Amino acid sequence: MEESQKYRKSRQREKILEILHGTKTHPTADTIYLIMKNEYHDLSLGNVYRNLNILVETGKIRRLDFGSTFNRFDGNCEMHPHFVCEKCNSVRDLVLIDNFNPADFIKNLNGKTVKEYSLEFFGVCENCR
Amino acid sequence: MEESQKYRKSRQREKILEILHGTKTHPTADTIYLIMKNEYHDLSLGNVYRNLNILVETGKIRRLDFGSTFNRFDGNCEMHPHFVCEKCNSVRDLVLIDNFNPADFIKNLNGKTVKEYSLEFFGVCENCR
DNA sequence: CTGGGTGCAAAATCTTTGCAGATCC
DNA sequence: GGATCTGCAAAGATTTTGCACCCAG
Repeated sequence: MEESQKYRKSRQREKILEILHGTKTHPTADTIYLIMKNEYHDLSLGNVYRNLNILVETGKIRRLDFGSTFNRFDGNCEMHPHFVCEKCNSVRDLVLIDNFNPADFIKNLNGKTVKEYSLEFFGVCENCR
Repeated sequence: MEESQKYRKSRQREKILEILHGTKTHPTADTIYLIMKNEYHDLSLGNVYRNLNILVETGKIRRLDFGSTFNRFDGNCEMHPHFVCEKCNSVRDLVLIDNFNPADFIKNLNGKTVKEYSLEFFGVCENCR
């Protein structure tokens, strides 16, 4: 009764989680697929997508979206901002000062209930200057 | 030499701009297409996309992206945050207090040059509570 | 006239899904 | 054994693009 009964354990799903926990590169579904393909030779991309969706649904990972045509995924579910470099397309984690709440800076939040927010920066990273 | 010589004037492109300036609903390409279809009966969706891309490129409009599978567009190019209601899917403009700069709250910006940022809130709007 | 603009249809890209067989508990 | 998981392939959804014709300057 602790864990969801909805999903069984799956070696491939755990591998995806392991990959996402072991990197800060915020890979796309396809990148994850290619990494796993070395080990799971008959892996299908559709299954990677299925498992990524399950992991997002169960709150184990986060889906990121930066205006590109594809999603990236993040094994770190804590809310944190990112920096996207327009030259090398890398995505880096940023760290906020403590107790930062962007809703404090909005004038017209009125009766809206904020559950989440996303804060993303775009520019040129230190390696690409 | 004032305006870009790259693009000629186009009635349809101007109509798109007019629609985006006249609404706060942040419509999708398809919505814009449907609105225009009343007036331009043989309009094609491809052409709406082409013109939206040109308008984004020339800085006349902004492309928005909220993790959905499709883009929305905004005629207001001033940087401003949005609120996305998870119930009615509406997208509202938010207003920041003066002189707010989110980069001031990041600990590890290091040598990165920020050109833009996006700040989006998700939750339930006042009409959907 | 010349080169951008357009509709049309096909293609491209990313993601989801139906199905039948394999696997886990 | 029954539900979940998987690969495969097809389908979906959104966006882009090649082409031939049209039109603005």
